[in-house]
Amino acid sequence: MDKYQPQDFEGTWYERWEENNYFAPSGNGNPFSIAIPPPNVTGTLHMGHAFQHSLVDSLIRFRRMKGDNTLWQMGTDHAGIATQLIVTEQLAAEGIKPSDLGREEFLKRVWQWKEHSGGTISKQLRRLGASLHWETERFTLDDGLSRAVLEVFVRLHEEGLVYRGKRLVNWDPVLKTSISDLEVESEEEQGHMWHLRYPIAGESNQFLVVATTRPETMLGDTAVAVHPDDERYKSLVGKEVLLPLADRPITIIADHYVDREFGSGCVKITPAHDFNDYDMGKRHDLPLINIFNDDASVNENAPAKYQKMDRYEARDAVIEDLQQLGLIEKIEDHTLAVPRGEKSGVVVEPYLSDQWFVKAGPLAEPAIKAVEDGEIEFIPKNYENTFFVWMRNIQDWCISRQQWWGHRIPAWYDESGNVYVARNEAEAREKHKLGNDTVLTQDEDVLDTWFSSALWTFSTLGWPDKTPDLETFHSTDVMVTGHDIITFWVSRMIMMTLKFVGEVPFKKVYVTGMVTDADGQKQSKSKGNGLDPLDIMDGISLDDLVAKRTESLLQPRMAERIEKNTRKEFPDGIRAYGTDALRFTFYSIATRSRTIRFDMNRVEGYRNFCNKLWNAANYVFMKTEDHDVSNKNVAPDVIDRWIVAELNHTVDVVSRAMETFRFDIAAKAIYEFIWDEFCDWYVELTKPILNAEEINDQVVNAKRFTLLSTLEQTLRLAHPFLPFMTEEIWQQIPEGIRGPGETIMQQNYPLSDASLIDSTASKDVAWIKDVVTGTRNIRGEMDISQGKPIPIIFFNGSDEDKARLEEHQTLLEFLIRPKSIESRVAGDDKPPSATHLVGEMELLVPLSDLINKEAEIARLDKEIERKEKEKTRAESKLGNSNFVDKAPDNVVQKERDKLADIDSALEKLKKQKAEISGL
RNA sequence: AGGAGCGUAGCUCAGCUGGUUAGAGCGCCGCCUCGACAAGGCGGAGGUCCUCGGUUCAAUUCCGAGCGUUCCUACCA
Repeated sequence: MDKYQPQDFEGTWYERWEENNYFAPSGNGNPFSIAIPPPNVTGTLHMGHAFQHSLVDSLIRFRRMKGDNTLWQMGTDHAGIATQLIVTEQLAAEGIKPSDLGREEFLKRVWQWKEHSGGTISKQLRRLGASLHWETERFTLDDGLSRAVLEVFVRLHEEGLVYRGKRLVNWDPVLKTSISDLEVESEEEQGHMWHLRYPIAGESNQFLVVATTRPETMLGDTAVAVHPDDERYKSLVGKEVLLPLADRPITIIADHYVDREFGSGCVKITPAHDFNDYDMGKRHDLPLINIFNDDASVNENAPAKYQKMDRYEARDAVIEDLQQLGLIEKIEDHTLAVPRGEKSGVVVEPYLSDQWFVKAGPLAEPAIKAVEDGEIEFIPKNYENTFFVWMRNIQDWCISRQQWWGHRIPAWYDESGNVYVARNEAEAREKHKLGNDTVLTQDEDVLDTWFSSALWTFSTLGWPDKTPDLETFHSTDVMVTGHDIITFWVSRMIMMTLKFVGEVPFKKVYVTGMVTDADGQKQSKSKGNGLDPLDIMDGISLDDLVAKRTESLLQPRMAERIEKNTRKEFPDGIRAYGTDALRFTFYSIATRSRTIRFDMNRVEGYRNFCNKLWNAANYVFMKTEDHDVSNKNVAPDVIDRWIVAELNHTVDVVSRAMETFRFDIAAKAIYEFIWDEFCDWYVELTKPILNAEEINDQVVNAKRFTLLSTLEQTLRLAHPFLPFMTEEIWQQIPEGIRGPGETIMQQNYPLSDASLIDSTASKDVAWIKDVVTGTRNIRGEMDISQGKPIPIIFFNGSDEDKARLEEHQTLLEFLIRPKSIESRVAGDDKPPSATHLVGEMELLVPLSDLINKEAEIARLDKEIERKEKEKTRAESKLGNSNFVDKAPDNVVQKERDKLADIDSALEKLKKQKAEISGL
């Protein structure tokens, strides 16, 4: 075998798996299904995706090997706003506006774009090794899913759960569409607080002072509010102020919403441009004056002077004019949370418009109940609170978007503006008995992408038809997703699926932590701290990484800082670590923590681990090639029985960890078994036998058999986590050991077997390890190199110790490289020595010019001190009558045994020290 | 403001239903080119488990308060 170079085999194995259709459900066994959270067609794989999909792939591969009928359903969503934005930008580069093309032509362009560029994410998923069922891949805008969307919309409308209304919604003035609350991100920014004087009508030189962070909205004010119990203003309630610039009288109202302590205690009320004011406007029946066009320029409802100005131009003009009039009391610096559209980054405007909504309340109730009753279980459980809080305060969901790319709303209007909802125009006419003379035009808007995503688990399986797939694979078993998606998507899937399928979309929701950069910062394009998982698998030069992070930034001024940070963090770029190493890193960091700092050092560590396994396999093949590796019914020796038991134990730990989604525990168990037990001990322990020629072939072949079969089982055990290298190595295992299968993917997962537990073997090996480590410790601390042979005396050992020495002498000689090993008993000559205790037995390395007397005394002192500390603790516990009376007997007994052991050890150590000191 | 999480070795993190000599990886310090592996081997150092209380025979672990930190939700105009 060559050096470990993952890029040599990772790509080709994936192709072969896919060509051979290994990802398809087997058709046998218990159904186990997971629906992929649909990535955007526009999207590229980020670290969060790579993380989550790695976890899912291990679950899927684990279950497939367990014999389940396994489906990992692939699909993407159309990402309405994001995709339309990208294509619009491309057209802009050609000097074309979407309106030049018209709806039909524009959509053709989007589809073209999707065919050409939509596949990035699929390539990345393949590179990650994701064993998705590609053959049934779905897309939210394909015919089947569109049919499901229509069906759901129409049925909800028939039940009054979808309605149309004029409401204040979050409006993106660049994209010119409504967006949902969840697509708005508020960040604190520096701004100002302007204190404005509003003249009181009929009272010269009397003013009410209002404070605002958005002075331009004053043009749409329809009231000023004070607290009803505020003595300062009580007498003014019901009177009017004269709104400056607009020269309109507006009333002074009283409302408990007003905070008397804040600012002047007076608030300007602009019901058409603020959510709180909107509510207050409803309570007081205030008029709504909308002063903006859909691009946030000032409209004809404002004084002529400001019309057509952009909102920020208007702000400057308003301030200047008020200043001229002496109506600015003061201007203060102020930090405020500015809401920005997630996609465009522009400040979002509360905007009055006609929209479609889902009435969420009635749908939420069964969803809450499903989680309360445990039909759906969140892991970790505390995320259920997030879900409950959101669901119990759920607001109606604005589902219409003023876009072209998406599911067009199935509603038609006649010339008088009456609305007809149906699956198509013909049905609308039939349903409402409309003749052909009635002109119908379809609603121009499309549905929120999440509306179609909410139907994901069942629409992908063929609903509304009752397909065999739907029957077999729904409800799905697990949904793996980030906590930020619980409200967006998870909750909506639960609502819609219960409503239309009558069962939960999934039985378990595994909520992953969020992958951040090394400083705990959320990774984002704008911060330039994001990592592309492909760059970790395939490597990237520093310059390319810098270029990638600084291209097409929304805020180009960040480029310099991003470059500096990148050059500092990755001075040599990123090396190609391979998929297996990256995946193993993901499993290892998949703890219950909410944020997960991604540390490149760990990837390197796990790449080294892959290298270790690779080289161990190399050793196994070297030692077994061209030999008869059949078992020949020779009983395995104690070392072989030990490694089999260790492997068995690991299988047990890993299997249990997978049942509880503890990927970190599974990864740790595999890592420790392979490196600490198999490589560090077992492989070493095979060497004296496999290197020695005089031992009879049967024994050697038994050893070869265990070596190979243990490796083979280990590969199967690790395959869900390290899919590529395990396949590559497994293919080289002789068929006599691995069986005739074509791929490790379809082999059985190892089962743990209690009968393989072997306490004799584990005690024997523990003894060997103790003897070897003790000697190495003396060597290490005395700076005696491995090459220099030293004499060893086993002093005063039990019969068992003697038997073990006899049985394992060859092994010990190989591992310790002594000049000699001999057993002596009390009464025999006992030279002054460096000492290590193995239970009751003393392991002695006689003093010589190699061993420094002072160094040995220091070593003994350290050990004595350690034991004394333990002794003190044990004694104080046992000296406490409460402990002895109240603690369980086994705990007390354990403490007594411990104390006895310490005492015996201390006695020997002190005696040794005295003997040496006396020299 | 409300809610949630986190605080364990220099760094990144495990430690389940209380009893362990409190662990791992990386980093650090010694030694080692011995035929699987220097992307390695062997040995070692390093911790008031944030602070203060409480429950308990016993607290890193359970409870309360405080400090620090992160996130979510709602925002006072």
